[in-house]
Amino acid sequence: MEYARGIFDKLPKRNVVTWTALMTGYVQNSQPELAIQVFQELLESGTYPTNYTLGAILNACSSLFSIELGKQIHGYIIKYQIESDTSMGNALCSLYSKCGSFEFAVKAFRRIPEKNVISWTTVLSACGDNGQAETGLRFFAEMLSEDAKPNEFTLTSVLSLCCIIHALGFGEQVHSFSIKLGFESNLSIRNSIMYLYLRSGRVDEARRLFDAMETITLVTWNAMIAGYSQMVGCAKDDLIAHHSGIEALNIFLKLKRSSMKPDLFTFSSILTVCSGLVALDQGEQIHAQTIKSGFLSDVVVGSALVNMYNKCGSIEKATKAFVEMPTRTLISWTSMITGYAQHGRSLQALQLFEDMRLAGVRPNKITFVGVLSACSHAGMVDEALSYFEMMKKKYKIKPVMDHFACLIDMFVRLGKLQEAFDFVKKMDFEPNECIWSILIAGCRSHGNMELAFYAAERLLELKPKDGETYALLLSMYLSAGKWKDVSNVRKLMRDDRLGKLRDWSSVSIKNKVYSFKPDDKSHSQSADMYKLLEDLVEKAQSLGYVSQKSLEMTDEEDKGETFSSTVHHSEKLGVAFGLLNMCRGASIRVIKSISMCRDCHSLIKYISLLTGREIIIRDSKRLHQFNDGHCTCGDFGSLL
DNA sequence: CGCTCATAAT
Repeated sequence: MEYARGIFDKLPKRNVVTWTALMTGYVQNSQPELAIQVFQELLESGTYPTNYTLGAILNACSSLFSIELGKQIHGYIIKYQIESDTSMGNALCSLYSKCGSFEFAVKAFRRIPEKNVISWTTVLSACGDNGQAETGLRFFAEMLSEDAKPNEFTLTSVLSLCCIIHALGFGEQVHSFSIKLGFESNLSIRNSIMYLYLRSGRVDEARRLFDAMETITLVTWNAMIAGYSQMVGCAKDDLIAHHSGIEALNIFLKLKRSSMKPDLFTFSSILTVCSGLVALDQGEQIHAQTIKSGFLSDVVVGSALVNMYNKCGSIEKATKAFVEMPTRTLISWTSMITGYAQHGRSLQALQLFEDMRLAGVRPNKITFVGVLSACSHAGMVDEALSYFEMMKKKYKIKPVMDHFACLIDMFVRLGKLQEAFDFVKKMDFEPNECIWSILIAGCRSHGNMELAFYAAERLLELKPKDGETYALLLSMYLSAGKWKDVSNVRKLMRDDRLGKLRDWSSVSIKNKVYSFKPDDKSHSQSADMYKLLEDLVEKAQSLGYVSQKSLEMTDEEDKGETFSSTVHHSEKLGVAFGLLNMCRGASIRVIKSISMCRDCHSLIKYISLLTGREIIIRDSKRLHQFNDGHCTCGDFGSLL
């Protein structure tokens, strides 16, 4: 571009084409500010812009998210009377969409007298970018009814809309339609179809398409990895989620063995997979690869890395990665603030929040979930309430259930049960399962069973759908000896055909993942593991550990009201395996499918003290980080 | 010229 500018400056005469060429060059080289500068010079020189010139400047506005300047350009377009030009309309529609003004984008589209296929594609992707997938599908139907012929861009765009709302049926119709139009072997469309199947949970079909593709692009690999990575977060079953993560890692390894090189999309997805699997070893290896390939400087990859270290319980490494980021976005800050909050480092979380505001980054509601949970963890009532006010008044953010959950959790931790219940009454919407569960767990911890029973009844009125909620209720009624309620809850669980809660844990060491079931004896080292546990329990008892008979939550059968016959829940076996197989001093990371029970939580605190090891367990609710006999969860939350 | 598929935080 320097050369181009040099030549431009030496030109004795310039016309609008010269100016436009320079501007287009700046836009293409991601220097939109300079393009805008050139545009100002052009206007000052008295030259009339053409629709090409204005198209280039609208692009610059898009990449700067500058809707003000965009509207100004829109003014010129009207002034020069080229508003009815199709390209201008397309560019305006695209600009408004990228700047988040969906209504303006649609208006710009509607004003195009002669819509071409690009106009339709632009408005479809505008719908996708602005969370209006259903509207997008209606636009597509309208397009077909007007006999406009979609091209490959249009079809991939429609398929991505189907992805967002999991409209598999619609997507399949689009697929057969695209075959009719002769796009059967089109790579982009095949990638989109494959991704749609993955996102809709049809893994086998997706896999079949993937295996049948004779040419594969990096987008294909990335779509596959991203598809599995997303399943880690939304699969119904934890075991499926876990397998999806492992599968994503396998595909990543295959990609590495192929001749293609991973890019920023690959790295951000695969780092997220490591977060989900609490796979620190793999995560660190990938960290090294992002450095070598130069993609670490990308802000999305950097944020994914920070998040990975946070989720793996390595707060120091997360901090280092965060500090070393060349640029940070709202998401980077939020991720780090939440990381500190989850690790019980409330003051650091709040300090970082202030740094973020000083840096001029505007927090959103997720940031405030992190801030409020930091306050809650440290019992900082005044601060929490003042941040809550700040959120509503200064940032005009409407509180959502998660914010109330943090505040209620805070009162509950402090034993201020009445305040907690008062707060629930003050909320302007109905409390959900999560709120009642927090209250129940809190009331139990503070021995106020009357309030606990009250909350339990409210919870049951909501007809919860997940097994863990019922397990919490069952555990409470059982230990209180309320047999009538016990059989009622059991009946509800049967009626709703809630599957058994499957307790399993996994530990990942180097490149392998090992899983454990309760009382698992199938491992080659089982004997050593049980011996070690027995030994640790004995030593813990001498330090004051009292084994609490835990209830067998995974067992639905009415064998009277049995207390646990299980000796070892899965995470104990995972910890024992880690102790036996990981090098001295290395932290042990376990991932557990359901909430930890009180007994295991208590024992593992002792184990961390006895062995001097850091033990990190991520259960279905939160991250527990055990060090020297303490856990970062503050012994609170819904332990079964 | 303008349009597509794949990425990060609760």
